[in-house]
Amino acid sequence: MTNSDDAETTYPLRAAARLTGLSPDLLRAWESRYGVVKPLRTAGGTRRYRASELERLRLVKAAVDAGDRISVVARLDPVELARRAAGTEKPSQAGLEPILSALERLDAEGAQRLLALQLSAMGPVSFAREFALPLAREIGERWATNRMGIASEHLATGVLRSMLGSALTPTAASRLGPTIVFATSTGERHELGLQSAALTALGAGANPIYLGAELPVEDLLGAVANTGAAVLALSLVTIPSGPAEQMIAAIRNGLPDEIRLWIGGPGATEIAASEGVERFGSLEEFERRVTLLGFEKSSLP
Amino acid sequence: MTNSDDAETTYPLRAAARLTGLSPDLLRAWESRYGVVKPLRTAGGTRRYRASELERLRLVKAAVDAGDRISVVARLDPVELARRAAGTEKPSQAGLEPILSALERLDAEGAQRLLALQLSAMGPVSFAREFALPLAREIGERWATNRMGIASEHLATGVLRSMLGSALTPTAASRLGPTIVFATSTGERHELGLQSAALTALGAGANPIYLGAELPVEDLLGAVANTGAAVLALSLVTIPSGPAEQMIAAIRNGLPDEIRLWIGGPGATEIAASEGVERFGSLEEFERRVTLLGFEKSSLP
DNA sequence: GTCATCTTGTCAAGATTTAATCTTGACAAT
DNA sequence: ATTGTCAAGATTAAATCTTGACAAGATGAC
Repeated sequence: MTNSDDAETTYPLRAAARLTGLSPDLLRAWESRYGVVKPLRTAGGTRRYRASELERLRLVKAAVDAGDRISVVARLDPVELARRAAGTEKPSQAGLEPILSALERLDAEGAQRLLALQLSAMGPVSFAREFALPLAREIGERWATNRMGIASEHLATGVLRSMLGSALTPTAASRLGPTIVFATSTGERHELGLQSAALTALGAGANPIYLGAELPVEDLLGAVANTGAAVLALSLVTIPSGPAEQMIAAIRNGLPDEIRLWIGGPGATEIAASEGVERFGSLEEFERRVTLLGFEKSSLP
Repeated sequence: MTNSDDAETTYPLRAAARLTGLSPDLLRAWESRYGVVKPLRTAGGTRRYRASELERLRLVKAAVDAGDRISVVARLDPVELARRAAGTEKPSQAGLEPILSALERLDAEGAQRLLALQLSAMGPVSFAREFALPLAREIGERWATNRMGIASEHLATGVLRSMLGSALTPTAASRLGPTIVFATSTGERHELGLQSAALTALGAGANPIYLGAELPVEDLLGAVANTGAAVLALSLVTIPSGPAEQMIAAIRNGLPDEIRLWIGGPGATEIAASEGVERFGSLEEFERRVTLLGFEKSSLP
């Protein structure tokens, strides 16, 4: 009932300007000088942009931002246009750049749109592993070298955490698999890798219980007991290996023997091996281990 | 400071209608028949409502909703009016219990399922305001009295943060609204209220940029400048009011005059009023303010 | 290399259109 | 009698229109 007429919804100039990021003046200039788009006109003569034209304008802007000249790009057909805009618009396998640029501009809507596109294309598990984590790494690097502000980093962290968190919804079926509790201990605030691991576990048929960052040791042990988990998985990123080893020893000590303790993350390979603790250098390795677990524990308490 | 002219900001009829929940026709009828308010007029004769008049209209409406007759209530002074209006509060929410119990059992799947159900039933904005926040409050209380473990609190925080974060996806249309940057400053780690506020803003037609918790002042200012935001919205929960006031002063000082600074959260009402800073005691108040923002112009000619 | 020319984004002025608002008066349901 | 809503026709305020100009950078000729 919204629009039963054949009238598709159109947008006035000011809406087109805000939606494309181009100024009203520029929209008019591009139209009259280069014929980039040809919006409908009302009886009185004011412009009305169709959604398709807004999309085209976005592409043209992307191409121009990428260095093309408006006089050249203006007449291109959508296919060629998309190709030229690819540098700035389309997330390909190597397409971290457009997202990084949106983040730098603090363009929340743009960044989320690109990330969502990627997520839907790759599926949550590979998205986490092959896209979110490299993205986080790149952001960290740029931040460390002052090429990106911490505001961009916060925006990215929040968006990624939400997207991965939503994907982490356990299904009824996943309850059938072995339960794994995911957390980091006090002092360890990096969550992204932990979320990726939990997602990987979910994809491998386990039943992840994601408790997030900075849980005191005592509560960690209590949580494992309460849930009847078979495994406690921790992530190490920032904690120095000395304190980390102490913490792990304390946990192992308080944990019943039959419950496994797994350590992942960049810091995992730097701590010393010890009895009853398994360390993982990559998510692929972790994934194989989870799959194994499913076969090991055919009978649960 | 915000408006160097001495003219207070006023609002056109449609803004008054939306903010009070009264129809434009009714506003005119009440004015001409009972003189409930007497808005300013432009040179051309159109009405311009002052904030004080909007407040009065809200009270009058509350009194009428409570059963009083408009012809009687119309002339009352604010004090008596407030007394009469005080009969209309909304019912409380049930249905927290099952979720609390799932959280206590660390039943991630059950808790998420119940929450998702609630979210889909209420929609994101009221879910945040009328469900997630009360839930968080209850959890905090139980944790403080040792009736709930911190693991449950973490689980809940993570799930809620993801759910609200996903709902916080800006749409293309939201870009049309005024841009508001949401963040907390260093030391303030509570995010839930801030997310709820951002969701409220999104629902009220603004374009929220959610930067999350603990952003240093300097980066906050940079972010506002980069995004061309009209407003910087901060949340205060745990920071003592002394340091908070210093922090706010520092931010206000570094912020251009034309950019508004809004403070919300439980701590907002405890800090001293100061030039160029607006404080909000509730999300409803915040929502009204956001809606106003869309209508604001400097003032009368 | 230098200088004229082209390209491109922005601005201003004055006319016009669209979207809101105005008043008045009517009408139906308490 | 009170009260909310609606319609008609006039008016105002805010957007948008076109045209033309201008400046900063890019391009190209010499």
